[in-house]
Amino acid sequence: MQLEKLTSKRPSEPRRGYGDACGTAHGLELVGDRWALLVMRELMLGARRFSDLRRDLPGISANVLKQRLDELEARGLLSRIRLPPPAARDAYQATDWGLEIEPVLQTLGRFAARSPGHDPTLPLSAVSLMMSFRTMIDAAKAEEFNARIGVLNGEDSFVVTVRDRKLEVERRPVAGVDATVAGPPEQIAAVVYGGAPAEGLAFGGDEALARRFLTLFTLPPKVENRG
Amino acid sequence: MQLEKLTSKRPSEPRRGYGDACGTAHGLELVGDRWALLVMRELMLGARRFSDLRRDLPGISANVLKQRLDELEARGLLSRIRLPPPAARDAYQATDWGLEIEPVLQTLGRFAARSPGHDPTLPLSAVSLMMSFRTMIDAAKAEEFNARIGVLNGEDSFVVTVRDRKLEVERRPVAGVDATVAGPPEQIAAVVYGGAPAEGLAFGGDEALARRFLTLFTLPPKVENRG
DNA sequence: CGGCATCCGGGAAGATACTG
DNA sequence: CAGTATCTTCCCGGATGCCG
Repeated sequence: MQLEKLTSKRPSEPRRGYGDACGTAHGLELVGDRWALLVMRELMLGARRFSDLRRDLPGISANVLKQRLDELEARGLLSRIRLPPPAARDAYQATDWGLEIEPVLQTLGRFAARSPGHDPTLPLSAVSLMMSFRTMIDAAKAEEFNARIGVLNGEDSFVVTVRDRKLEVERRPVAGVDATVAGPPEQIAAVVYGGAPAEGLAFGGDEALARRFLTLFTLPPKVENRG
Repeated sequence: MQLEKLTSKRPSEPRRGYGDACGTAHGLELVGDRWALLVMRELMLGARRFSDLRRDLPGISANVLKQRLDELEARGLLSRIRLPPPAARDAYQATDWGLEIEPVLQTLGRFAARSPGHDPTLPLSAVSLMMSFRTMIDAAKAEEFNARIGVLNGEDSFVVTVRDRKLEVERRPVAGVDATVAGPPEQIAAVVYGGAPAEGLAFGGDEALARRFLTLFTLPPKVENRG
């Protein structure tokens, strides 16, 4: 019977919402789709191009990425921008409101870091490493540490400023820093969080300072096997 | 050709993980499935039975609920318990670690409360209302407020204690409270967050106190239409 | 009747190949 | 490089039925 199903949007709507006035439920409608939160994560330190996102989100397919970007744009969490003329290509950037998702990333990451099932040997994007620094900075250990460290991950470079027990990250060329550390994100993470020897990393400037920087972070304790 | 697909777990694994060492990504593997976070929300104030969850999660189907419960149990976020003999039936309760998901619910809810697309007229579970109290308590407004309020939502009853600008919630029969307020969660929310008149609610004990209690909460401001 | 197990249809996610 | 087109696989949601 009913032929009237072509233009009807209803059949796709029941999938969408939770029909729940709770703010958390609405949050899931905004960023609860698969990959959505990780796309937002990659935008936390500045605009990124389509290919950047594909590279740093291991396993996402082009059509799903496009779909997430369109949805997140429609919901107001990111906007499409045109990069300055030299490289006239589109990029995606979090809106002011979109940037406010960061505490969600942090609390979720902190919660999951306690999981016995967490596998730290998987690939790690440069942004993820920087975000983990922001999340896991140990105020006690950073007490007497004031410095500006450059971090180089392949093509990505960041400047991390630690001052007054707080940590800031900027995505920009390394300049005016006290020391630098270079290496793949996975390897730096292995040193910082896994206690691996720092010998595989490349240092510049005040090497002792850079090595000390790598000790400022503490993971929350794992849950015991019977929680 | 390949008949060997029965015991193979490979076809379901690529869907599962994100192949990403980032804690946030692992968090999504833990609670990123549809409904999972809302199931955890319903357990934040104590154990619940299968039918309770079905009732308070509008629209979830029995098989999906069962699947989520099994997965969350396997991941260590909740455990199955047997209720005391009088009502010898199973119930589900968050583990100690599972309870730590609350900050994620709060930050996500606070983020989403700023969304222009949030519809506060949808159904609201009793637990959601209590969680919103915990999240949206306004320290400034609660400055001089110290009291114990009973909240009755149909079959559910809670005791909310406000002291020293902090708020605690217990799921238990109303006893030893200074005042009570009764009504459907949606209606209480409309009064607290929507400025609706409190005339539809039923009060007990010190009514003025209960009415003042309903003014202690503040939603974050909405984002403007162009963020 | 509450707590599930099973079957089915539709739609979202994933892989691959192709195009401007 | 930034998508689009197509096809396959899998998950979600609804209905039904078993079973204590």
